[in-house]
Amino acid sequence: MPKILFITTAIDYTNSPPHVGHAYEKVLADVIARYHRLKGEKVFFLTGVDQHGQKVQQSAAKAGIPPAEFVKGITQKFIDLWKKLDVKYDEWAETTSDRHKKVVQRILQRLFNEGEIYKDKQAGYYSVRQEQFLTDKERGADGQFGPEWGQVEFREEENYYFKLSQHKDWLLRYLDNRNDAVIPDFRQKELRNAVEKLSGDLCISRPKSRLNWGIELPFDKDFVTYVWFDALTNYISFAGYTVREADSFPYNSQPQEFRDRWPALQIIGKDILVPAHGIYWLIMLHAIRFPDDQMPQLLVHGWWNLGGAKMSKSAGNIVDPFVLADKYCAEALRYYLMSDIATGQDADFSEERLVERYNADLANNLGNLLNRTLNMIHRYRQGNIRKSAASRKRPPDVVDGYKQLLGEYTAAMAAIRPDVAIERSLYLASVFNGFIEFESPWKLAKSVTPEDSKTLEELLYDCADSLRIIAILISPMLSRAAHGIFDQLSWKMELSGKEERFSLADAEWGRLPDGHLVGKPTPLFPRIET
RNA sequence: CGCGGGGUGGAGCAGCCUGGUAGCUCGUCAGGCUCAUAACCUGAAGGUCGCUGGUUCAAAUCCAGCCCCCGCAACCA
Repeated sequence: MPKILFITTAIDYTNSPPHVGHAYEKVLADVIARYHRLKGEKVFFLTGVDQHGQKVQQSAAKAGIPPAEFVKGITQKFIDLWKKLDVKYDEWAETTSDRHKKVVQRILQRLFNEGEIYKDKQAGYYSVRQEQFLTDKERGADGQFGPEWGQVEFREEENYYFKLSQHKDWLLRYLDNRNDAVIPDFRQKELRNAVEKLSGDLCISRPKSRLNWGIELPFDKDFVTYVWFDALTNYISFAGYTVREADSFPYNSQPQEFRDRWPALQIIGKDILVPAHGIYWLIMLHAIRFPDDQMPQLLVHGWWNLGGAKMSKSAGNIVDPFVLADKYCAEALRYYLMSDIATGQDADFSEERLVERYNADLANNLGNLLNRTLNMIHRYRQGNIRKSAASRKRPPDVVDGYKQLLGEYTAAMAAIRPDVAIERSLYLASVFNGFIEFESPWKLAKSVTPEDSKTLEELLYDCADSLRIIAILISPMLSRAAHGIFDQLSWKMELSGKEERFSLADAEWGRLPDGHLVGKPTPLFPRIET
């Protein structure tokens, strides 16, 4: 039974168009997915959009169009962005789809039948403008609610609640028994601390009078389910999870399709670990009988800040990924997002920095190596490379150190550190740029001795071969660039544009055949002049 | 005593879990090369790794205390 690596991302809220933070998460997921495919593994990559809820309803009303139509427009922007950025997913989650609604409703019905969901009355101060109940935290220094809440009234409202707190002990035990439930480590610690403080149950409904853009509760037509069971459930509903009967669904009776995929590696931002994914989601899964060894692993990434400040809609300092991709190119944006942040940590987003890294690493180092290599092969050998039995001219670094370098690369990818993997890959280019300098092929070309001639051929071969290997290594992060390198090497042309063109198993020296004719050089990464 | 993150040459960062010559990119200075996208290569200057104490043969790394910065309602990765 082939096991499939299942990768999910948070589904994005269709209240406003994507910003660079959305792009980061999806590109990260895409890189992980591509890397595993590069290793020959099967991958199921799910991403999508969260389309229900209060904000969408409000924004749609403001725009004067039905929510379904409003959501369609924003959804398209996300789809367009993933296409532009080469984010290649296997399944697309839209929470308004029938497939999803059905799973959500059946899960709710079952939990209701089992007594895990109950109805209760909430009384308190309610902000009409913000459409939410206020707590003491919202009170100002004078004990009153500030003007930002508008009209505040006392209100009683009935809602449905999920018995969250009764699973608290289970969650603590689970976290104690598994030290990689959340990565990085410090996030698991943070979650553990938060769970300790958990008390009270989870309100999972809204009366339709207040919110109707959502999934109706199967056991009460006057309510829709509020965010949690709707949005979080996407991770299983779009992966083949099935509830055949409303009152019974042991994990083992799940379709093979689902069980081959699950559990997932779930990539989320640091803001939605606590409480949404780390508490609500894990407890929801436990409540519907997912065994402990079938709990997903949560990979929590950091944020791109802007000038040290949080990027947010209200601050108006969001960075538009469409603009960046158009201005520089998708590869430049992907490269920056993957190379200039340590997974899990925050980083500062800066266009200057993007340009700087692109020019230094891609244009000057890698792009230039490709260009000068192909140019010399054409100039000195009419485009043909010669493979000799024993190539002794490779830089010692590469002969002795390649295995280690490849090991560091795979370790970095396994640890989800694309920044390190990229650095290791491009280090090869740097070594060869230095090697070319050291061997001075332009001098060898002028020499008439057979020895120099042979040295030159070996050098040119190894440079071309290094480019082939580098292309494979960077292909998860920079797919288009990797294709560009292969195209210019005129290598595996029959697979041009296809992901199968690259395989980690080919990342070994000497795979280019004797007499191979390489293509003409064209600057792959034109320098960005500012 | 809330929770968590961070403080490393001029700038931005990695390293810390699994102690052992402080690494990367940019910038600066001085050379070199010319195949190449004014790209490339070599060398140099520049850091008592926030502070104090402890453990150790050895601490950026482990432990304790302290100082400073950031995030923790909602929008939001």
